[in-house]
Amino acid sequence: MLFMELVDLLADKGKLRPYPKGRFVFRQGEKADKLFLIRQGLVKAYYETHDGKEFIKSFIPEGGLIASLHVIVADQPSTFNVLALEDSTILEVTKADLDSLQTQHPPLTQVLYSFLLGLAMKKEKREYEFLCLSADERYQRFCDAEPGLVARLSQMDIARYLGITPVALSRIRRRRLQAPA
Amino acid sequence: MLFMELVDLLADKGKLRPYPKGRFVFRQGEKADKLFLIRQGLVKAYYETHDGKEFIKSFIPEGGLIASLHVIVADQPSTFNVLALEDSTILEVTKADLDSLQTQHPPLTQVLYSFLLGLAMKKEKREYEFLCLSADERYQRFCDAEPGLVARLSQMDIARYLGITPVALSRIRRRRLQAPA
DNA sequence: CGGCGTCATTAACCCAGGTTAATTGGACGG
DNA sequence: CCGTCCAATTAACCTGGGTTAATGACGCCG
Repeated sequence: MLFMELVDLLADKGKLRPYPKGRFVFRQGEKADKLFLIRQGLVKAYYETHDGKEFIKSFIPEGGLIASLHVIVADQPSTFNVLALEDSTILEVTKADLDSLQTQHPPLTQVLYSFLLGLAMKKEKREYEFLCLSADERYQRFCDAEPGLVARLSQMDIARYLGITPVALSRIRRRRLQAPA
Repeated sequence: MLFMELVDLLADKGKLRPYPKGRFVFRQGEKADKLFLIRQGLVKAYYETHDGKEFIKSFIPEGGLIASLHVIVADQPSTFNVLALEDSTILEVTKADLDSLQTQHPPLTQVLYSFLLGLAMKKEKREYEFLCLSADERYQRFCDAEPGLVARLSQMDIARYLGITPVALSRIRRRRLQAPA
């Protein structure tokens, strides 16, 4: 399985670090040229606007992998924050270590390729949901697709992931309770 | 340059086909297990709902590359249509030919990796725009980023790409003309 | 125990965008 | 030159979601 391969390969190269709830993994504007493998816990990746508004890109639970493409590909600062929502432990591998591992261990390329493919597909799915679905439908789908995740999140964070305000989400939930038989 | 490498490699393996304006390259629900390289012209990739509404994923002009990830990765039918907006000529390579080329010619893997990386970044950008920006801001950005493309498109298609109706886009354009000095 | 901060809900009001439909204006073919 | 068709605009009306603010419901801590 993909995750275990990576873990085995990276376990000694990388550092395993604890992130208590509320700590940033990296911040918008920083160059975090590392790969982060979430071993335990839960983090959120989100954009923050100049006027303090928050828009959540994704939640990454244990088993997930994060990297800032802008940093990896062009040495540009990250465009988003990553914050621990629960006490988490994260395996960190620098891009340099990753590159050296990759030459020693060609199959790793295939693993990274798969990761990228998975990322592209996830983002396509999200594009579809924003283009074609109402906030209501996006909420239903999210609950169906990720019930375990939903249980661990605040309504605020769910709303900001769906692209609406907590107030609007609350209205949607109420409609949901009243309508069905 | 990426595109030329691919073209050179694929030119004899693939078939160069003309698509007159209005012809489908492939359709939602079909398995189009090919790579399509747009040599000339312009196509749009879009979702079509059961009730006939259209939501545009992207426009691909000459130089662009299209594939349905669902087909490539999991042999699932494509989730979207691709339609020629102008008379176009497209180089088509089957997945089988691509695989054989890839073993003969390892650097091709790097090219495909770059393509995937570019795709993931484009989709992240689009996610950002839907999450954080108003329709108005999305329109401004699209005009600034792709002036050449905007000139070749109908208002209808631009609107459906931005996730709004042509009526709403028309209002935005009017505001634009009235407001600035 | 009481005060405080935080999150969820609700209400009231506003606005952007959807919907429907009428109008305009080319482009095209007879 | 005159219909026809279709894209674009405009108007009128409606609705979903934003904004602000008030109210509960907890949980925490002094």
